[in-house]
Amino acid sequence: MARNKHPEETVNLIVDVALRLFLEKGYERTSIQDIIGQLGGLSKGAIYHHFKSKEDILVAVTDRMTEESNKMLADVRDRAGFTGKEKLKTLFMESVNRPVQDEIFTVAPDLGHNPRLLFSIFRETVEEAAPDYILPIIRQGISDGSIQTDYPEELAELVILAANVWMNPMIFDDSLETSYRKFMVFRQMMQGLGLDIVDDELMTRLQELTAIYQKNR
Amino acid sequence: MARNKHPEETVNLIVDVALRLFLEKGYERTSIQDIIGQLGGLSKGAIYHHFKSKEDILVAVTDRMTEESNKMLADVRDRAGFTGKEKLKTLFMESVNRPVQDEIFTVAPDLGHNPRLLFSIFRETVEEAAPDYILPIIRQGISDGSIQTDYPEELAELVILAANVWMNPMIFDDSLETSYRKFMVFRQMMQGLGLDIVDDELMTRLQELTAIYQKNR
DNA sequence: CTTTTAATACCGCACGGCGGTATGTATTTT
DNA sequence: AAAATACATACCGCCGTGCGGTATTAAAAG
Repeated sequence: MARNKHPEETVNLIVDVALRLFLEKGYERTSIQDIIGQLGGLSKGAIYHHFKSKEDILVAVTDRMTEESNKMLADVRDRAGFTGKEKLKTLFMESVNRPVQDEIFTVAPDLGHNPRLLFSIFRETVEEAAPDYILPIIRQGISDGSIQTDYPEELAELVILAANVWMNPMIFDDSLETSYRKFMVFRQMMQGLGLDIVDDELMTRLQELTAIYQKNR
Repeated sequence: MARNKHPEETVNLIVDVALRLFLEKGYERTSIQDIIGQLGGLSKGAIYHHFKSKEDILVAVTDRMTEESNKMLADVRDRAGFTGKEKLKTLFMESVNRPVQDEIFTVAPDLGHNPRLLFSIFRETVEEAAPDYILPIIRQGISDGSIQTDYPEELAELVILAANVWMNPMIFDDSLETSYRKFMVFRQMMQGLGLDIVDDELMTRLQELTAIYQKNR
């Protein structure tokens, strides 16, 4: 195959294909050959020119999966004229109101059977989402008086882990009923932590979203 | 090697070796050959006679890792003369008071770099520990009036996940300070859920335990 | 505007090792 | 003595990866 004048396109192509395959068959059961097979003529050498290992591709795939969500998080974090608590609430509302999360949802990935990918997302959540997005919001909430806690870092981690992992329909294959119950417990937990940011409107949307996801199964 | 009249011993040996290697090098970087190498003369045939796959060995290893903990959980669960809430409290106290968790702690495993093993423990927690041990206790608490919730299943899951995963020093490489702060947030969360089962005595022991673990790093 | 040079994008094969299987054999159980 | 069990041995196909080579492009030199 001819050489591409814009190598980033090739990189993107590889990530596209890998993302789809990882979600469909799981990371471990997707071979480099499988990826090559959907690359349209590109070879093994091409892959290992752009990525140093299969693991390296996984990192890129995870970044791709979270980049949209992260953009939204950054946007809310940097908005002016909101208290920390309001931002936290907005953030949950937005994360639930995004248009049925692009292509990813069309395959209804089952991370519950994809250890490597799940682990990768877990890491991302703890090492990036929590400190880079949630924590600053909580800190602001502390200084503007809308949030009270002595442990902002740990609070940030716990909250986003509960939301991104425990309540993630891609990870836990919950029924609609179970999802609703989780939301209720989550709401109570948040209130217990002084964060009454889950209201009825959010609960309703949460259910609608779960229903949509369920249909794609 | 001569045939063993008590094959369970062979099975145990394989699990012993695999457990050690999985903790030391991680599941994925431990090859079947590596295991054979420490079996003292046993061969591949032996392994694949007793286990149908490498994955199958992982399951056995995970069971081994959790069996002691599960025994304790079952014991507390089945005790007479305690309210649900008291049992829950006892359970946390016991889990923290066990003698520096046998051999496992001697290698100070880092599950944060062991995706497969972490995933396996995660599954165990959700699919066995929560429904089989925590849930019955919460149910009892509801009927004896010591615990109030409309969502026992979800509460059980959240509580044990927070304790077994988020606060697990094998998974999160937290400093003593950070661990303490997590405990505080956890305590607050539990109180918010109507479960004030974390008292000062528990907090103290929690810290001592973390300190011991830290030393082994 | 050419020519040279160096860097990059990609090809394709070979290699070591991996998880797994098929088959054989000795020992134990029934 | 037959059947089942507990291993050993030999082997297979594939996988991730490294690498020598080549074509294309961009940058530097003339």
